[in-house]
Amino acid sequence: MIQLIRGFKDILPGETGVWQKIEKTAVSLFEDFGFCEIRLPVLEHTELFSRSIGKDTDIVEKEMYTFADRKGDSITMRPEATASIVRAYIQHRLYAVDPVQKLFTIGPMFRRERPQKGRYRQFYQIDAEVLGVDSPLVDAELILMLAELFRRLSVSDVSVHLNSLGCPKCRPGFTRALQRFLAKVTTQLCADCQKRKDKNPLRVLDCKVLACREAVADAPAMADHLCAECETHYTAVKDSLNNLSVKYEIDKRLVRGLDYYTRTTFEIQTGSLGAQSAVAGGGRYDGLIESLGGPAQPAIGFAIGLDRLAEIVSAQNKYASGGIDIFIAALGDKAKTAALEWSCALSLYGIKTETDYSNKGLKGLMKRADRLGARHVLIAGDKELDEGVAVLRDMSTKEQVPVKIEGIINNLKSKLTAS
RNA sequence: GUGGGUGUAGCUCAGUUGGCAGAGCACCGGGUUGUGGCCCCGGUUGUCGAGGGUUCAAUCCCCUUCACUCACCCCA
Repeated sequence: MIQLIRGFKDILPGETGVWQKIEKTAVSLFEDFGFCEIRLPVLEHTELFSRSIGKDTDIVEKEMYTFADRKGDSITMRPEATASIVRAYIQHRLYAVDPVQKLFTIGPMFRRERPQKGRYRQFYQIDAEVLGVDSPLVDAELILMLAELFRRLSVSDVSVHLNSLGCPKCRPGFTRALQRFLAKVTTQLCADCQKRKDKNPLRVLDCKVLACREAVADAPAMADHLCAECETHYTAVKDSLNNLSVKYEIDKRLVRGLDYYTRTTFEIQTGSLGAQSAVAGGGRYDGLIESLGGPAQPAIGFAIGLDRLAEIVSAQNKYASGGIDIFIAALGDKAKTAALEWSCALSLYGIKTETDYSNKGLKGLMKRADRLGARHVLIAGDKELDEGVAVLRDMSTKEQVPVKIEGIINNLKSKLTAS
């Protein structure tokens, strides 16, 4: 048997209802906030990601699906969406029409990690970005919109975590201060953190090893080393969130794994996904557009882990498919021919209809109708065809009424829409 | 990439100190010659994850491998 690739998965008929519900809710919410959909390719030049996400990040270093195409160009299956959105913004000069672009996209991303609960090699993200606005007010608006999505999906076990990562002006100073501190406690750090403290010292802050957590308990925090502009910006974000009654937690250790992030950083965390606590994450990336060759425009965005969200939503409540309106139980060849015609006519009219062309007896047909969740069953056999009257059964009340076969579609329409 | 746990019917899982492969649910049929759910009766379903080894005999023991899973790591 040929099986699917490790870390990939099928989303089966019973699960797609939840996915559709989430996507619908997100799209309608985002559109109400003025976002437009953008659809992007899954393959990009490798350079787009190494230059945006950062050469030394784990994603670029060891997780990307990168290969040479037939011409020898190095191409990569996108590990995230922001880089492609920025690329499109620059390439199509969307900023020339209006520097402010509010965009969202939904689709699969690819990272070759070890599969685990809530972590797949092909996973889906709902991604929203605001390009061209540096006001902290838009940061608050974006976080409110994200929190509202979770509220509309009745997901309660989540919290917003907030931090500021500073900017190229103040971060180097902080990094040096942090490294000075880490040098003092270096013997207490785990092996991974020994490496991190030189390469990416910020990451030491969110190490899960207990000894490391204790060692860095008194470490300097970025929030205390912000330059005046970043400080003002961060304060304004927090004030705005308070004004909007968005609940959040200050998380001085919140750090991002992608190099392009600046200033406002946030994550939606949940306790119901095992070790994968982040259901959504994002933040500002004020320097990215310019560094990829575009205009000097700031930006902020977030990505939601759709697989993870779907897992939470389906665990918390059920969006069961609602059954069908009518099942046509046709007995005999003549009746089945008629059933085909009726079934199509009703489906085209917007009534959820199903029938069965196999040679089952009435009992078997009734069982199938029951399994499909049919609210009504139309029984038509040779007897009914001869008499010109079929039988319509209401499955919950067991009530059966005659329906004239002449003009049966209209007869059924009025009977079904009346009840 | 590293470590632990698990792979037996469509699903959830028993089981054999090595000797014919099990249950519940589901499915199919009958009880009801043309009426579903509940009940009763009967039936179908297996490369015991894959490959190799030990043995008269392996689903069971040994080795290898693959997958799933949890954690590390990473992140959405």
